[in-house]
Amino acid sequence: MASQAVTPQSEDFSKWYNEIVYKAELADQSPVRGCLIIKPYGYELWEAIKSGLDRRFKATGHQNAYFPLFIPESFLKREAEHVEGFSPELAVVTIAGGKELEEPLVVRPTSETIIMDAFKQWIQSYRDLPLLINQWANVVRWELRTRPFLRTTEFLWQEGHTAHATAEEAEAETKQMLDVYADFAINDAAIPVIKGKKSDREKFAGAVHTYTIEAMMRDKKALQSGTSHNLGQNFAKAFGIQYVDENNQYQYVWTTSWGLSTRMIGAIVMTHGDDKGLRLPPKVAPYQVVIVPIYKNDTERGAVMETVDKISKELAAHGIRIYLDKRENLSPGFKFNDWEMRGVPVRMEVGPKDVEKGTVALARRDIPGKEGKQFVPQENLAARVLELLNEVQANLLQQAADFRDANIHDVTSYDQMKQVIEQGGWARGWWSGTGDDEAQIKDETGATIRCFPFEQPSGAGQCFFTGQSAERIALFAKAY
RNA sequence: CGGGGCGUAGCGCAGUUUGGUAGCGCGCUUCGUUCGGGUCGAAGAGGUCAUGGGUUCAAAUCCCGUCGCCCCGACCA
Repeated sequence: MASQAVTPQSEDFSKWYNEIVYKAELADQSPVRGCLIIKPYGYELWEAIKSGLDRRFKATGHQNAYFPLFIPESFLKREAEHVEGFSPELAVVTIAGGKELEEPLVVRPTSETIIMDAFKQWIQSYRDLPLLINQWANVVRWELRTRPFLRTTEFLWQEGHTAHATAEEAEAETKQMLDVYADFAINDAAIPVIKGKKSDREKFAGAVHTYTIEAMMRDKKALQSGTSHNLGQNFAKAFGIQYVDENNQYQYVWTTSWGLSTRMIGAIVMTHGDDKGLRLPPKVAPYQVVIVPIYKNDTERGAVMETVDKISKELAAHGIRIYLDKRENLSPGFKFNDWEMRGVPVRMEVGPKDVEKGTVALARRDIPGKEGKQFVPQENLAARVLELLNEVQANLLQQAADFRDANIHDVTSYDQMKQVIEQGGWARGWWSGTGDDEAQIKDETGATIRCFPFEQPSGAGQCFFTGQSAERIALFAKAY
């Protein structure tokens, strides 16, 4: 059972985060270092994320498939940058069935290589393109330092892999899938992400370029919440994926890949959570409404439960995800706190007074205390609840957007930039520096380029770092 | 891999300085009570004190070793 209060965010954000993860019963520690046991409540949240994304993938023409967990070591080595990027964090199986393997098998850190090998078989003609595949899977990266959901040795994700006839189509796909992620993040997870392009230093190993959605957590650190890569012909050439075009000429395909992981759960926790616990956006909340019945004796209990039954059926019929907290041994007050910890968007109280007056009490998680509580008639309750859920969803997004906007600052000099970063904000400024300049800034301030936002001012400006003329602005921040 | 901390009941901890056969709070079980913001009471169950060795009449406690975990940094979805 979830329980007592949590360390305030202002006191120790990192401690707050860890406590929320365990107290809201999203996850448990695992016996294996860096891994995570995802508990039912956390997994239901993941399932909501999955279904929100999967629906969008299908709507844009993608199909799911599944590729092996084990990848021949030699596959990883075919794309130079790719192997260089991933080799330090690979888990490799060298013994199986009691015998040393002829070729070690890598536990997939990502599946570009094994999927490209399959694509090579599947693609013969331009008629086979575009090939639009997605996979829901677990992957393993032996990270030095792990944090629940944000960075774990094993994590769950989806990885999309597509092949196209032209560079333009591949680029359109890369952008489209970033839009899909942003649409999901903003409209379902209520996280106001910023779309942009990664700097060369931060792009995916093996990609021509990488697009990202970046979110601001409540400690003002940035979290890369989803990425979409244009792989150009890098993998096509490494794996020899060619098709015959309309003129009977061999051409290499253009590929993309894009992924979003259980890290999104961490993003939701850190974007919306407060000192009372989790706050879940209704669209992804495992339970949208928790019903707490209130009574002091069997007579009241009978009447209250009868009303609760009737209401439950009505809400369920309208597709509202409800949970009836029937626990007999706990007081209503305890339950209120318990469900606030777990972030349920709306709490419904049904007591003797409600039975008498034909009302129920509705309390919204996004507005604390009495302010957020109201008594409403039982008539048309489902409609009222749906409306309230929408309000909560919109308000969480609004609060997060306001917070983010208040903490992004335009800078015109390095001194100013340092000051902004020191205060925990994000710095936005004209940039014409090199990768080495970026490295120096990271060294001196801890901040990195999160992205070059798609939304750019027109014209040009002066780079805050080099003083040279610059054509684009960059967003700098400390990141997870 | 560097720095710091910690391994004692399911969880959080005290006990270690000064050796004497293990305790507190929460949770759990049963009964009663209460129930519109973390009810209250009674009775219970539950521990190879991380691990291996050593010292001692006697070790959670002292000595030597090992393992694990957490936090902070460098690497990363």
